[in-house]
Amino acid sequence: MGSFSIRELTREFGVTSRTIRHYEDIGLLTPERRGQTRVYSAADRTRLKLILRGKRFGLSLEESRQIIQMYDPAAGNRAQLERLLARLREQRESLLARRRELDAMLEELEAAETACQTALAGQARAARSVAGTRNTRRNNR
Amino acid sequence: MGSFSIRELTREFGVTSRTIRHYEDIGLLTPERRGQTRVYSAADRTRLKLILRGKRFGLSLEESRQIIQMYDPAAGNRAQLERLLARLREQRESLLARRRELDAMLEELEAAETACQTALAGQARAARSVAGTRNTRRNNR
DNA sequence: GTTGACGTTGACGTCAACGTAAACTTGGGG
DNA sequence: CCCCAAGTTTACGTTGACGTCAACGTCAAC
Repeated sequence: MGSFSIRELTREFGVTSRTIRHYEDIGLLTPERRGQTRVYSAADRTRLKLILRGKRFGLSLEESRQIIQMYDPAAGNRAQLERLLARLREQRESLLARRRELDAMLEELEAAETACQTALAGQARAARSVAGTRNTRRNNR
Repeated sequence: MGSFSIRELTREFGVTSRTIRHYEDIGLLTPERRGQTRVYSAADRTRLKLILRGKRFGLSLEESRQIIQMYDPAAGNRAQLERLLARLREQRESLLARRRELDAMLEELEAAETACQTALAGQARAARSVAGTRNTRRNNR
C-alpha cells in the first residue's frame, strides 16, 4: 500500500519501465530492492510525479533534480536551510514569471479566438449578401 | 525598422544564429533574402518569439509549428476557420490545465518555504536552549 | 588593400532522453 | 514440474535540437 511495482507506476503515469529505470540510472530515483526487483516507496512515487510534471513544463531532468533535492533535504544545518530557502524563493519567482507568460499566451489565444469568430460572422454576412470573393482583411498584430 | 538581421535577433532573444537557421531548416521561419543574406520581417520576429516562448513551456518545435500555423492562417474558408477555432479552444484548455498544475507547484513551493522557515525557527529555539542534537522531526508528505 | 564584423553553406558532432533487442532470472498458478 | 508473465541487466540505436568547424562571400572602415 505504501509500495509500488515498476509496472504499477508505468500504468499510473503512462511512461515505460525503461523511462523509470533511466531515472534511476541517473540517480533521480533510488528504489529499494526485494531480491533484485525494484520496490518503489510513496516517496519514490512522489518524486516521479514531480519529475514528470517538471517535464511538462520544459524542465530538464537536471533541473528537476534540483527541485527534488529541495523537497528532500532531511533538514540539514542552518546554513543549508537558508540556502534552501533562497533557492525556493528563486524557484517561486521563476514559476511566477512562467505564470505571467502563460497568462499572456492565454490572452493572445482568446484574442485569436474572437478574431476568428468575427471572421466567421463576416463570412456569414458575406454569404447572405451573395457578394463574391470579398477579402475580409483584418490584419492587426 | 520592420526588418531585422540575424544578428539582431540573436542579440534580442539570446539565441545563436545556428538556432535561427535551424528553425529555417525545418521550415519554422522563412525570411526573405537580400542577395543571399537573410532579412527577417516583424512577422518572422514574432514567430521566433512564439517558438522560444513555446520552448520555455516544454513545447517541441513541432508543437510550436502547430501554434504558429494558428496565428497565420490568412483566414481561409469557413470550414478552415471552424477547425482553427476548435484547435484554439483545445489549446486554451491545455494551457488552463498547465496553469492549474503550475499553481499546484507554487502552493507546494510555498508550503516547503514555510516548513523551511519553521525549521529555522526551531533551530533558533534549540540553539537558545543549548539542547544537544535534537532531531526536530517533522516528516509529513 | 587588408582587416574586421557579419553573413553564407555544408557536413559532422554532441548531448539528453529515452527506445529496442537479447538474454537471463524469479515467483506463483495450473 | 514446468511455464509464463513480469522482472532484470547489458548494450547498442534513435530522435530532437542544436553545436562546431571549415571554407568562403560582402561590405564598410581604416
